[in-house]
Amino acid sequence: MTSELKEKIIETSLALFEKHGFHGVTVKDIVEACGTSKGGFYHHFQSKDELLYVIHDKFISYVLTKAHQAKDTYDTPTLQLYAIIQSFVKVFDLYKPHISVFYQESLYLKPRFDHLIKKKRDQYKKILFDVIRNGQEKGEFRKELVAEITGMSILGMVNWTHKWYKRDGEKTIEEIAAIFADIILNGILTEDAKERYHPLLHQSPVMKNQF
Amino acid sequence: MTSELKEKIIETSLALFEKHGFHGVTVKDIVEACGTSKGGFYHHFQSKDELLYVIHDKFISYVLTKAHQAKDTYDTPTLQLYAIIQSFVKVFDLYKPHISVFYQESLYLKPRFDHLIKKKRDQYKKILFDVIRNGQEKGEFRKELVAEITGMSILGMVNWTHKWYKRDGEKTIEEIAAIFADIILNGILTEDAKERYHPLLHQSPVMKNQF
DNA sequence: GTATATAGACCGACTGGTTGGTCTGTACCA
DNA sequence: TGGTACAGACCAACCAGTCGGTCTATATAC
Repeated sequence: MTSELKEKIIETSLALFEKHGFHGVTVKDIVEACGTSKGGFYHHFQSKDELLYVIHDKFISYVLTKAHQAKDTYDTPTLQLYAIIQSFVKVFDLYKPHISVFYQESLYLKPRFDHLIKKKRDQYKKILFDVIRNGQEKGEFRKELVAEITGMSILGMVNWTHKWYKRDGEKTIEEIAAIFADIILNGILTEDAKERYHPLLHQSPVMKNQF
Repeated sequence: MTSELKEKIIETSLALFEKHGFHGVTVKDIVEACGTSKGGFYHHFQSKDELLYVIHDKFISYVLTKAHQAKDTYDTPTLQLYAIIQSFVKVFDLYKPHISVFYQESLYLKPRFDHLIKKKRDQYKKILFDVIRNGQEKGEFRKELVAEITGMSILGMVNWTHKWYKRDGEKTIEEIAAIFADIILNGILTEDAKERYHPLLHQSPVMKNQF
């Protein structure tokens, strides 16, 4: 049923979008890369937007199905959550280009500014990774967690905040910070360190407002 | 030193970008909303790109400074990390519009597709939140962690993967998934549940490849 | 105190190139 | 014969950035 050309358009555009972002690729670019024409494109898609929708649907449908399966297969929340995380992470392996189109910063600044921005971000990452590695060396953080992945999980967890945080929401930013810190520290501290830093681990207001 | 108009342009464009995304706002839109002109705009900025850079620099400089402060102020990695997380989260309160410009999906699909996409994403969130709430009711997950925030922290942590995951990287997707699950489960499980689900908590390969 | 010079802030019509989408035509197939 | 799949010339709208010019304020000269 699904035409060969349609699949080829999706595949080709995916590669282009991943490189140059959705706004950095024109319909002309896509059809040229496919060896087809505007007519061919618009025969299969109502608009450039519909192409994007189709791409999104591929991976979102996958994780949704897997999440349902997880709930049906296991009968305790822990196992269900574990399975959901498994499939959720897996989707990045299966559909990375699809997902990149959506979450990638599709800004594509001129090299000069792009470079300046990247530099400061790298500095920040370095500090974070250093602290984590140092914590592992000193025996405060569990060594079996790869420092870089731990660091990235923190960056992701916190950066995602912009999607849902509202100033006049139910929780203050300090409470949110405390919960994040709670989850992360409980997640990565060694048993020894947990005892030592006990007050930090349960949303204590000890350091509240210090930063 | 900094001109009044320049500040006004930044402020106004921020509001527009937050609503319509960087690509959804033209320089004309900005100058009209400011009551200024193209000339006024290009007198203060070399390009639309430079405006974006200025916006980025505001918040990245803030977190960078705070991270340095954290390292200087505290002398153990745990306290340093705690302080870094505090300031990192806080920046979303101080500079949310700035950050949104960068991480927001600036795609702005036509309403029809936008709606379809949102629906499936909401379904996914619902499943995740349900599992977490259920886990709290059954005593497997710590009740003091707000379910919605916990859910969002998982979504963020995993979604961020697209930024750094490489198929031919050092770690397989299964290993990455195991580390994520490890951090999260150690972060949110009750002591009771941790004992019960012990094999899951330390990157055991028990369920590997099941999803 | 007044005329002149200079600089910086700002104006807005205009341009050159681009882009999503349309439309007519054609080749092929049932 | 009619319908589907595709080709590609064409168009109208758009948009970042330009450029000649104005207006105001301050400095300098006399």
